[in-house]
Amino acid sequence: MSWGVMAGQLGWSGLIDEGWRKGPWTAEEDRLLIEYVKSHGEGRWNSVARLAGLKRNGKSCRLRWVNYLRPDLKRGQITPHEENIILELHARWGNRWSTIARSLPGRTDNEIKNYWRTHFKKKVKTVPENCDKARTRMLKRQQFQQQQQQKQEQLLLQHQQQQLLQLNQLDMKKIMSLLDENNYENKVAYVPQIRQQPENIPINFYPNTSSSTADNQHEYGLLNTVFNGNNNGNEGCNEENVMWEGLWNLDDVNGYFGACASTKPTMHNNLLAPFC
DNA sequence: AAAGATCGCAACCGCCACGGA
DNA sequence: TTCCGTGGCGGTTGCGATCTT
Repeated sequence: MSWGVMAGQLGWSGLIDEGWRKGPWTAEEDRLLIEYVKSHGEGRWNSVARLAGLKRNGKSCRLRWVNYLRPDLKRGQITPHEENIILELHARWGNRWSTIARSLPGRTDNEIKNYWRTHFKKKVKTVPENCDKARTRMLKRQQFQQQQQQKQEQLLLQHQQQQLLQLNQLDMKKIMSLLDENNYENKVAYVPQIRQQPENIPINFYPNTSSSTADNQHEYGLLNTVFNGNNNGNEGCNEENVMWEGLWNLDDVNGYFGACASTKPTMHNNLLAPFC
């Protein structure tokens, strides 16, 4: 039974709070809202009541549109592939449903939130909370995984430092050969300064320099990690930091941040561009 | 068959960030 | 700088459907 039918049958259509109707939407209300969005576009939700003749507040209209009426919504069950993405991203971001939803076109944050709650939350709960042995095992496993991750990061750091060193050596060789070519031995040579790394960005998070464009998931992932380096993912991080050492140019960064066209152009909201 | 438990999901609530006046 | 309107987000609720005992 649809909510609309239900509303009619159960008499919820009379549920009114401060002049606004509440409860399940009727087919007629849906039609009015769709018409409104067609002619006025999304946004300015508070004017829907006035312009569309709906007795719903702006929030309710927006929610109905975003979660149910939007034409690009994907109907049907969450696929195993989508489920994997949800699991992976939830492990990474926690309950940031809207962030996770951006990686699943056609799925809403509400849908994903509901899916998680019904399918996984209970499974997490089933870890016996009072079972010390199980908890200890879990902690040990977490510690082990952390150690492995640290080792990997160290390796990455070493690798990238080596690459930077090689690059610097190459530069020096080039400079020296230029000096030789131009017979500059009696003049003071210009020695390029190694730029100071921004304090808030660990060097191991930078991608290698082999590619001139940030066009693969690995690099996007690394770029994400840069932004994930602090607590909320946006403070202290900006394009300039990302472009540090010239590993990416402005176009790369702009390309990256433009990857999610439907989202606000803020750092925080573009963290998941690689999955778009 | 009936009662209770659980699931699924639309909708609401309260808080917060942002932008414009 | 402050205030206010607006939109977005995550948490929660409510209720029919379905499953289990």
